[in-house]
Order: sequence, then structure tokens, then C-alpha cells
Amino acid sequence: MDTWKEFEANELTHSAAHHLLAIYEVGEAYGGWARVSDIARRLNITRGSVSINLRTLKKRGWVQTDEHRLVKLSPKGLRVVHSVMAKRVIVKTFLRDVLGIAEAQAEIDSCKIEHLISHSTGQRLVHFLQFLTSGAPVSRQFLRQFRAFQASCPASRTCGVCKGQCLIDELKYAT
Amino acid sequence: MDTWKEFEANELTHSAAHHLLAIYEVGEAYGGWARVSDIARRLNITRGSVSINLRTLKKRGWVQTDEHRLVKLSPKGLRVVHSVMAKRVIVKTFLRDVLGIAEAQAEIDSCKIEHLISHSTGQRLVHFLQFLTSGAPVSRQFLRQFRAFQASCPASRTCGVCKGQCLIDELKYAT
DNA sequence: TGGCGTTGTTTGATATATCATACACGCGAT
DNA sequence: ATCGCGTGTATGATATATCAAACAACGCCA
Repeated sequence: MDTWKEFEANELTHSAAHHLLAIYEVGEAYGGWARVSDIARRLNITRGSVSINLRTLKKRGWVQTDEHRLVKLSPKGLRVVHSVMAKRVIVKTFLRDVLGIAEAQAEIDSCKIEHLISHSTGQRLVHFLQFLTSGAPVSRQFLRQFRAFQASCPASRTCGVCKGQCLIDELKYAT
Repeated sequence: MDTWKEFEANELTHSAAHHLLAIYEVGEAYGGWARVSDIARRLNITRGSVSINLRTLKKRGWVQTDEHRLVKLSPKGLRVVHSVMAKRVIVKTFLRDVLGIAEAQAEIDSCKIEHLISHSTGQRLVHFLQFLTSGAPVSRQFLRQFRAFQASCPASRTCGVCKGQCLIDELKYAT
């Protein structure tokens, strides 16, 4: 019923996830400590925005601050960052190495999705990639034949309603 | 640099996508025409919220209104709905039938992602599923052996930082 | 000791997305 | 004809997320 609301219910927003990632990346060379200015520069937003957003991140217990106003991830925040980073790598790897999507597009898609997929989905995707790249004969053969199949796929078929914008026509098998 | 901002730049928000889907579903039995009340009931939000959100949807050219205040998808809106529906089905099918994720979780994850994946990613995912379910010997064998591999996977390994919350440890192959 | 630049915060603005509540309109039943 | 209910809209509130601009504080340099 309210499945679609799970999106909003997610306590980790896209914005928050990237603030945490930025703190991690910026602080990497300074023992985990980051300055508001550098976080803002990294995200290409204003210092004011970062300052305001940090309130929520602190309230959630994801970051800690210094007496010098330096910012650091809490253990809880670090766990979130690890989780998000891992999911992005997994999704991007799948999109690029299995589906053959261009690096740039794979980056964009995985960046949008990284904070949304569940732990179990991420884990199963890892196992899938592990098996696919395990070097087992069946995996190698499958990948090779899939590449050939892809090459033979028509660029796109036209849908009566969407004029090629949707994929309905290609979904007959799924009904 | 600003890849992460693509999320906000997306003109089709999660909320908007589901409003359009609701209009489509509610209107299905009435020649595409839907009432604000029914849309609100469908989404489990107030009539007021729908009323306000419809302004944006109209401004974007996705819906049209009647002199009786009935709401209908424009041709452009219908294309969006087809595109989103198709992507949800594709992703859900992949999660459920390939990765073996439970129906409910697959529904939640695909619902979060449906409006975010690009057309090319959706199309390639379709081709992947087509090949996997084509009945080709290599596909059947691959799927069977993957199931066996999955069954042998340890439930989860513990990450020093995350205590099993992240998947970093399982990503060694990807570095 | 001044002054200037960087830094972090605050303020007022916009945009989305929701709520509860109040209001106005129309239609059907009495 | 009017009473009441359902419907759509409007209003004021909250929460997120951004901006520009103003402001205060600190440090460095002369």
C-alpha cells in the first residue's frame, strides 16, 4: 500500500549520504577531521548549506565536532559511509562490467541508487558478481554468449505509446 | 564533480512519478480520467497535497484538467508512466528472479529505483533478462550453478569497521 | 595595533512535499 | 428550498535542501 513512501521514510537522504562521503574523503588526509569550507567545496555548495545540514547529521549521531569546529564522522557515520561506498562500487561494477554500460553513465546511475538499495540486495549482487567473475567455465561461456546476444539486439523498438521512450514492448516475456 | 547533484536535477521526482502512476491506475477504468480524491486515497496522502502537487505536474505538461476538475495524463505524462512502469518491472524481475530476493523486498527496492535508472540501463537490463530466460543451454546451466553457489555463500562476513553492516570485505575482487 | 582575508554561522528567500484545518462549491435527499 | 456530505482548494505549519548576503570571530601580516 504505502511502499512508495519508503523512499521518504529512508532516514538516510541522498544529500546526507553525500555529505558523509565528503567528510570521509576530505578528512582522509587529516586523520578524519574535515573543515566546513572543504566539505562545501567538495560538494560544490555553499558553506552555509553545509553548516545547516551538519545540524541534522549531528542530531542523527553521524558526525562529531571539535572545539575548533572541525568535523569528523562518528563510528556510526563511518559505518554508513562504508555501506554506501560498497553499494556504489557493487552497482557500478554490475552496470559497467556485466551490462556493458559506459563508465560515465554507470557512475551517474550508481550514484543515484547507492543509498537506496537494501543490505540484502547489495550482498546478493556481490555474490552474483563473484560467481560471474569466478572464472568458472559456465560463467565465462555465459558472459561471452551474452555479449554476442547484446550485439545482435536491435538498438530499440518503438512502442506505440512512447515512440521508443519506454521499454514496454520488450517486456512481453515478463508478463 | 557534481555527479551527485544529478539526483536533485532529475526533473521527475519520486513523488511526481507516483502521482502520475496513481492517476494512470485510478483513471484506468474511467477512460483515463481521475478525481483528486481518488488519487489522494491511492497514495494515502491528503487531497490538499494532491491539489498542490498537481500544479507542478500541470506546469510540467504531464497532466491536463477538465472543466469538472477531473485529471488526465497528457500524452507526455503517459510516456513517463510507461517508462517508469517498465523500469520497475525490469528491476523487480531482476532482483526477484535472478538474485532471488524476496518479493516484498524486491518490490520496495524497485519502487525506490524505478524513476532513477536511465533508459539505456533499463534497456540493457531487459536484454540481460531476455538472454537469461531465453532457454539457451548456457543460460540454464549458469542459473542452476549460480543457485548452488548462492547456497554455499556464508550468510555474512564481519567487517572490522562495520561489524557486518557493510560489504567492503566482499569487494576485494573489485579493487 | 590595525587591517584584511578566511571561516563558520545566521538570516531571508525559494522549491519540494507533506499535514491539519478551514473554506467554498455543488449535488442529492428530505 | 435548504441541509448536509463529498469534493477541491487555500492557508499556515513543519521538514528538507538549496542560495545569496550579511555578520562575527579568528589569525596572519605589516
